[in-house]
Amino acid sequence: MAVRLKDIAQDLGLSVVTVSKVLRDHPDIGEETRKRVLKRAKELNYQPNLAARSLITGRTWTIGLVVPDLLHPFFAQIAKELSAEVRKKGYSLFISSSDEDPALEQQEIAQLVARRVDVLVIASSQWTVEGFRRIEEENIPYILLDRQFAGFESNFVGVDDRAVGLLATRHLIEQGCRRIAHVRGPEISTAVGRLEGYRQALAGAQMTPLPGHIVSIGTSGDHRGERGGYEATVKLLSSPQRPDGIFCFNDPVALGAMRALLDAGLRIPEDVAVVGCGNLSYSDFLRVPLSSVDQGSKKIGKAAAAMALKLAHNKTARRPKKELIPPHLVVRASSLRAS
Amino acid sequence: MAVRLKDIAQDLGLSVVTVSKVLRDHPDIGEETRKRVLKRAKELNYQPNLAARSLITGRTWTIGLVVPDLLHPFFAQIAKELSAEVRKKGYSLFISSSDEDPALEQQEIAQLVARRVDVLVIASSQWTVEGFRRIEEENIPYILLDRQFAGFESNFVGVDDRAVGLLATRHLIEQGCRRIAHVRGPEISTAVGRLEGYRQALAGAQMTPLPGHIVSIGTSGDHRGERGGYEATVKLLSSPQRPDGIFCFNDPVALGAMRALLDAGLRIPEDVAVVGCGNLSYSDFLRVPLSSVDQGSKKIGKAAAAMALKLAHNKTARRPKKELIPPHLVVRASSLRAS
DNA sequence: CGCGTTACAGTTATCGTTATAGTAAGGCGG
DNA sequence: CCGCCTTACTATAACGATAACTGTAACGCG
Repeated sequence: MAVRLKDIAQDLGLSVVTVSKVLRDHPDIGEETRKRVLKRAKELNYQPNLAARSLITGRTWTIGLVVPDLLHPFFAQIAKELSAEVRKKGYSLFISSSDEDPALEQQEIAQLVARRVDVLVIASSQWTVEGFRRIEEENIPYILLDRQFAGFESNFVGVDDRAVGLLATRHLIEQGCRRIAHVRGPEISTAVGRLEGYRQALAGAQMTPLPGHIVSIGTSGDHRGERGGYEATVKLLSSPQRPDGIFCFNDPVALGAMRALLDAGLRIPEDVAVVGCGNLSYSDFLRVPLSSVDQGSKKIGKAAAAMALKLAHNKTARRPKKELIPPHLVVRASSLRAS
Repeated sequence: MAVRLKDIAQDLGLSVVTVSKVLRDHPDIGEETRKRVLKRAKELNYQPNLAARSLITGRTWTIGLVVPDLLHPFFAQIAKELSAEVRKKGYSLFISSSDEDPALEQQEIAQLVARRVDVLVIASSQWTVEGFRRIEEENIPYILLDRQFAGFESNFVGVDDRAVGLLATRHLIEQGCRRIAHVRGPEISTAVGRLEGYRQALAGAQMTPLPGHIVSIGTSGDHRGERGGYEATVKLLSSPQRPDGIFCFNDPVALGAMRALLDAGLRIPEDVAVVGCGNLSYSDFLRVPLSSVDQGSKKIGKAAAAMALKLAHNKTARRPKKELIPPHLVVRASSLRAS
């Protein structure tokens, strides 16, 4: 069925090893022989059996990616970029989506570890770091994506979340907002970082969050956060001092927030300005186009790919490296007040 | 480093083969031995080396998926569903995104073929079927997704595109539209099918497309179709008989169309009703929420997974099977006229 | 002329698993 | 007691490639 080294060798009256050497550009092969082998290999459309190669080299030329939700454009973008980048170097990418379920995530990691992927890239929805120790035991290098763990050393690529909060909040201040609220996300590093940035920006302007102006999206079934954003905003509006600006953890939350504001008869951005994070496509087509902090998911994907390729080649473990991508703000109507 | 069968065998004073048999639930093993092996395997957290297993069985327990654009929610949804379904049966999924580039797609297919995936699932952006013959030569079963090729027999899973066109157009007719235009997509089966459905629905109501009322989105750099939808609609509006309803090839095209309509000072749906296809998330948050035909991407993913698993097990080639998922219409404001 | 070097190719062992065939021990009927 | 089946396990040879080593000419140099 499939062509093997043996077939080429027999055709040309050479040994298997000689053919193998030619195809791997080994030096000690004569010009004549090399040409004959290459010609025949091409004719037969020879493709090496990667299972056999992996068996002896111990490398699989595969990389594993685990994300919480492939449907989320942020992760889809990263997956796409990562796949394209590593493909250029001959790697293929296993992708799996954990549905934000830590147990499922563990299973998928175990499966990829069993496949001996050369590198694992994980945007984890884990609460603890215990699972990562297991990967370390198997000596498989891995990279955490987007979400970090406090006090845990590891390779990491993600956006600078503090800068996200800073950018968004400073922008609202510049637009003249004086009572800026924050709808924060769950207890993961991204939400914590953005909250810190928010506080820092306020502090930089001699401001402080008003009581009740930091609300959290619940853990309602809707994991994208639209409903959470809606409900959190309803809560915000019942606060004694109504906010005139809201920085939302992400875009779906911001969409929910905007719906709540419009439902309450408020104008965006005149009464309340809104900024989200993620810069989802279609933001231009919304009822009120949404200002948003772009996380540079393409850059994150490229950076993760570069780091993964480096790890795949340096089998010797190095000190973990962190790479923070600077975010940038995309201003649209939802936060643009007449000056 | 990693635990091998040999390690377990030596620990228990058994042969490698016996251990292997236990772990594969082979019948001719004594109860006592079986227990001891399972216990030790668990203790050592044994994971079989899949490369070695593949080498001898010829199966890799992997499935390859190639899509034109992973960022497109339709394909992301399918990828996610496919991954989840096949993972349950112990398969892992290679995913790659071809960027709508036929040459790149060929490369990615070649790479997956070289990896001897058990099944290939392809949403192709190819113009010819030549590439698929190569896959057949390698005896790898494959499934076409979403896009078919006229006169070419193959396994296929996708939406019933004629039904898409029928549903959307009949709905516009029911809403009282009398001059229904269609912004069609490129020369691929999905666009052709939807166009046929559109014509059929009109014919069923003794109507016929007015001259100039079928326009095509160009092949502008923007492959999502927003710009194409905008420009096509501008063209439509200059037609002597202005349409009062537009069925758009997909949602991005519809977004472009709606922007063009609003820019021209027209009201949606009072002056012109709009229906798209794809039912993207966030449709609820648009300036005018968009009516859309849902393609049932989840069902497509599940159906593709089921078919792939079947193909992976029946090594004997069968007659190609086609599976058409029925679409359904989601009515929102963009097409809902007061009755 | 002998020795080392270079160019080229082949031999052998190995990766971890499974397919195939085989064997020892015990039971059972005749 | 013999032959013949079961039961439970083992020995050996693959699978297709690569790593590490071994030969063998031919050639240059002192």
